[in-house]
Amino acid sequence: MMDKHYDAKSAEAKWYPLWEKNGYFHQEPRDGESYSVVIPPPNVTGILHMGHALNQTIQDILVRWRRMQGKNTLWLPGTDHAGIATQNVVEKALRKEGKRRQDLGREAFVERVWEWKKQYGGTIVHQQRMLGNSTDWSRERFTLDEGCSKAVAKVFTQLYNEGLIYKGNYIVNWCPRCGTALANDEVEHEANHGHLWYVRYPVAGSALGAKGELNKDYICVATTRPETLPGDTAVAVNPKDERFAAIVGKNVILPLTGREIPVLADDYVEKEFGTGIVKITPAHDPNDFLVGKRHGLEEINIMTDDGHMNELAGAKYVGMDRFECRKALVADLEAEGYLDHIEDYDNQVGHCYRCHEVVESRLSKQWFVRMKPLAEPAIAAVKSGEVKFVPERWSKIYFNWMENIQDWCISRQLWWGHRIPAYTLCGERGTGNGEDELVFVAETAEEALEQAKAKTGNAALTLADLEQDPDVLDTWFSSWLWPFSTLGWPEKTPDLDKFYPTSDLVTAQDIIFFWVARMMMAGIHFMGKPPFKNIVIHGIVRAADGSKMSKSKGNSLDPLELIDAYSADALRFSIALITSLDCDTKVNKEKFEIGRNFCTKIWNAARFMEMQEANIAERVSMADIKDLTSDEKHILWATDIACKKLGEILENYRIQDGALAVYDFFWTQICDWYVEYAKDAPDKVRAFAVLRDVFFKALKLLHPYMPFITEEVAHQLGYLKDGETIMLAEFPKGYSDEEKSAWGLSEEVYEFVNAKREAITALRALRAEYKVSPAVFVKATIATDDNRAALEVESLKKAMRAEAIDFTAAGADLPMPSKLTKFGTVYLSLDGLVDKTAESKRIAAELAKLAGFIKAFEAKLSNENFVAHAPEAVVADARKKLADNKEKVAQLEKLAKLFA
RNA sequence: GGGCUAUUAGCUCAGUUGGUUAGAGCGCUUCCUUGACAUGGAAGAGGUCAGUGGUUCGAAUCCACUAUAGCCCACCA
Repeated sequence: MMDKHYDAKSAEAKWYPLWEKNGYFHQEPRDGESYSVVIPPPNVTGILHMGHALNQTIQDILVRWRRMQGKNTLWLPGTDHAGIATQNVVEKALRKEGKRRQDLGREAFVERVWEWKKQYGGTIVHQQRMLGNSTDWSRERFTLDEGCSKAVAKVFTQLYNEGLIYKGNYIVNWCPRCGTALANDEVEHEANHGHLWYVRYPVAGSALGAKGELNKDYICVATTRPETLPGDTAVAVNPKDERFAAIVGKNVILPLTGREIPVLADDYVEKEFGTGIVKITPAHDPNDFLVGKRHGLEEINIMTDDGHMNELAGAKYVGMDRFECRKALVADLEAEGYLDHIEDYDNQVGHCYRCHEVVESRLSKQWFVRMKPLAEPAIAAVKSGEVKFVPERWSKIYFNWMENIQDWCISRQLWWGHRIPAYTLCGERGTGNGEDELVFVAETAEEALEQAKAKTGNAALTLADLEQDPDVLDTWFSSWLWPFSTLGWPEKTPDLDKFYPTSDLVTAQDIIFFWVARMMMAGIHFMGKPPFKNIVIHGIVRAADGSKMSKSKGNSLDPLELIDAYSADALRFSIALITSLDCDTKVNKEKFEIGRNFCTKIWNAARFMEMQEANIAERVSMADIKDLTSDEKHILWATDIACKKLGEILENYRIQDGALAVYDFFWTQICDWYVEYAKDAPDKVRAFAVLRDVFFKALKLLHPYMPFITEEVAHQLGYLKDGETIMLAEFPKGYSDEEKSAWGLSEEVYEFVNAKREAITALRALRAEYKVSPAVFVKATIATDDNRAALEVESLKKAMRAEAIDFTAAGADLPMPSKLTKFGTVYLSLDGLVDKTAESKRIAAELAKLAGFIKAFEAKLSNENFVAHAPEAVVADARKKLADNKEKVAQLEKLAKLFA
C-alpha cells in the first residue's frame, strides 16, 4: 500500500545510488545511433547554483529522453581547474595562516592546491547527484588530469609549430591583485563616474603662461589617468587639426619631471575630444602603445605588477598605490599651476572578472594565439548549417565576435594550471625583451632537450640546463579541448569514434565567447569536425526583480535548499516549466511550488489507482478489451497525441512546451476528466485497465523531467519489478494503427468527447451562475443532432449531476438560460431553483452574447474573400458554428462553392 | 559608438510557419471538506496584445518609424 504522502527524500536517496551502482548511466560505444553531450565543466571551487540547476536540468531531460529512445547515450561529467578562481581560494586560505604563496614556493603551493581539490573539489560533483543528473560518473574528467594535460601540451606544440602561437611584448590587461595577465574577455567593463583632468604641458623653452586660452606657452591635455603622466613619452594631435599644426614637431615639457617630449601628429587622435591633444603613455595604454610603435617612442613602465608606482614614476611617488598616486600627483599639478581644470566624466573601466579589481593596461611579454585562421572555418561551419544555434539568433552574435576576433593572450602569471611547454636554456630568460630568444616548444622536456641539442650543437646539454616557462595557460586553453580531450584524444579511441562530434552543447549565453566559440575552433582544427551539432543557449536565472543573483545581495536561491524543501523533481520540473530558451528566467521560491504540487498530484493519482485496483478482482489486458466507451477512447487518443507531441517538442528543444504539454496531459486529461469518469464508469474493470496503460505511458513521458517520482511510482504500482528501471524503458511512441482500429479510436470520437465536455462545463457554469448547489439534481435539455448523444446520457447525467437530460433536435427554440456549445445548446431547467429577476438579467446578457457571435460570422460571410482565402478548416468550422442557423449555412455553402 | 532582445491579464510568462472566441501558473471572487489529492475540485472576473503608420480578405504574429526597458560587444584619451 502506498504511503499517504510522497517521501521525496527517501525516494531520492534510494534511487540515485541504485541507478549509479547498476551502471544505468554508463554507456560503452555500441552499434546504433549515438547521442552524446559533454557537461560544461563547473569550476572545482564551485557550489551548485541556480544556473547549474537550469543548465543541467535541460541536459538531463534531453539525455534521459534520448536514452529511453534507445540511443547509444553518453553524458560526460567533469570539472574545470579554474586557474585564477582556485588559486585565489587557496591563497585566501593561506592568508588566514598569515602566509603568501611565495612563502611556500611554487611546488609546495601547487601541492597545496591539489590537496584542497582532493578535499573540497568534490562538493559540486556531489551536489550534481542531488539534481538527479544521469551523467556517466565512471568517465568523470578534470581539466588538469593527465589526459587533458597531454592534450593541452600537444595542442600548444602543434599550434606553435604551425605558427599560430607566438610570444611577444604587448599591452595586456593586467590584474594587479591576481598578478596576472587577462584575456580581453576576462575583463568586465563597468560604468565609472570619474573625471577628466586638463593638464598644461609648457612648450619647451617657454615658461608656463597665465591661466586661460591655449596659447604659445603651453598646450592643454585631457586625461582620465593622470597618474600615468610620468610614463608619457609624447603628446599627439590629429594631423588634420589646423589648430595645432604649428606645434607639431616641437617639444613640450612634461610637468613635474622637466623631461622634454615631442608633439606628434597621429590619426588616432580625435579632434573633437577633450582639447584635441592626447598624452601618449605607450607602456600603459593599448592605443598609446600602437602610437608609440608607429613613432618609435620609448616605453616607460612606471608601475609594479601589483599596481604600485616604481622608481621610474619619480622618487616622490615610488611605492604609492596607483590611485593614491593619482591623488598625490593631481595635488602636485595643482600646486605647481599645471592643472588647468577638472571636468566630470563618465566612461567605462575594466575590472577583473575574478576579483573585480580595476584592470591595468600593462606592457609585458606574453604568449598569444593567432585567432583569425582558426576562426574562419568555425564561422563557415555555422554559416553552412553544419552546426546550428538554438535559438538561431545567437549565431549573429557568434558571427559578430568571430569576425572581429583578436589574438588571444593565453599566458597567465599563476602557479595553478597547465604550465606552458616552452623551455629556454638556463639564464637566458629575463635577459630582455628580445623576441629572438631561443625557445624550445615540445610536449615533453625530453623532446625540448633534443631540440636544444640540435639547435645549439651542444650534445652535452641535460635537462638541468633547461628552464621551463614559469607561466601557466589560461583555463580556457584546456576547456576549449573538452569535447575531444575527455574522449581520449590525442589517442585514437573507440569513444572518440562513436561520440565525437557530440550531439548537443547546452550552455548559458554568457560563455559563448569564452568557451563555445573556442571549442568550435579547436574541434575543427584538431579533429577536422566541429565538436557538436547543435548549440543550445539558454538564459540566465535571475532574481524576481530581474537583477543578477548574488550571494552578497542576498537575493539568490539555493538549489539545494529548494531540493530540501520541495524535492529534486519539483525543482527540475518547475525550472523547466518557467524557462524559455529565448530569455532570462526570473525566479522566486514560490514558483517551485508548481513542481511540488505536481508531485503531490501524481502521487495521489497513483494512490487512487492502487486503491481502486485493490477492489477489482480481475484484470484484463489491453489486447482483450473491447466495446470501449467514448471517454475511454478519448483518453487513449489523448495519450497517443501526448506521446507524439512530446517527442516532437523535444526534437526542437522546446523544454518548456514539453513540460506544459505533459503537465496538462496528466493533470487535465488524466486526473480532471478521465479519473473522474473512471469513478463511475459502466465497466470498471475495463476503465481501470485503460487507466493502467495510460498511466504508465504518462510516467514514462514524465520521467525525463521528474526521474525520481516516476521511478518510485512505477515500482509502487507494480509496473516494474525489482531490478528494473523506468530509466531504460522505451519512450512511448503512442498506439499503433492496429491498436487504434481494434479499440475503435478516431479523431471523430475524440472531438465528440471534447464537445460533450463543453456541454458539461456549460451546464456547470449555468449552475454556478444561478447559484444552484451541486447537491441539487437538476433537469437539463440539450439541443443536438448528434445521435450518439443519447447513448451517453448515463455518463452525462453523472457528470452534470442531473436527474434527467432530454435531447432535442438542433435548432430547437430553447428557453433561456442556455449556453451554446460545440455539442449543442445546453438548457438548464430552473423551475423552482432560482429567482426570476436574476434570470431575466441573465437572459438579456446571454441574448446579447449570442447576437454578437452571429454578427461576427455575418461580417465574415459578407466578405467574399473570407471564403476564397480561408483554409478549409476555417470554413468547416464556420459550418459547425452555424449549425443552428440553416439560413447562414446555406449562404456559406453558396459562397464556398463559388470559390471552390 | 556598434549589435541583440523584449514590451500580451494585478504578477511571471506561453502564443510554432499570419486564420475560429489570444492561453497557462500565481494572485483575486464565488461555491464545494462528495472516500486519490484543500499542495485539491468546480465556476468566474480581469487583456485597446507599448504607440503610430503600412502590407493583407484577415495582424499579437510580417514591414517601417517612435517610446520605454534590458543585455552584449567596443582602445576614444
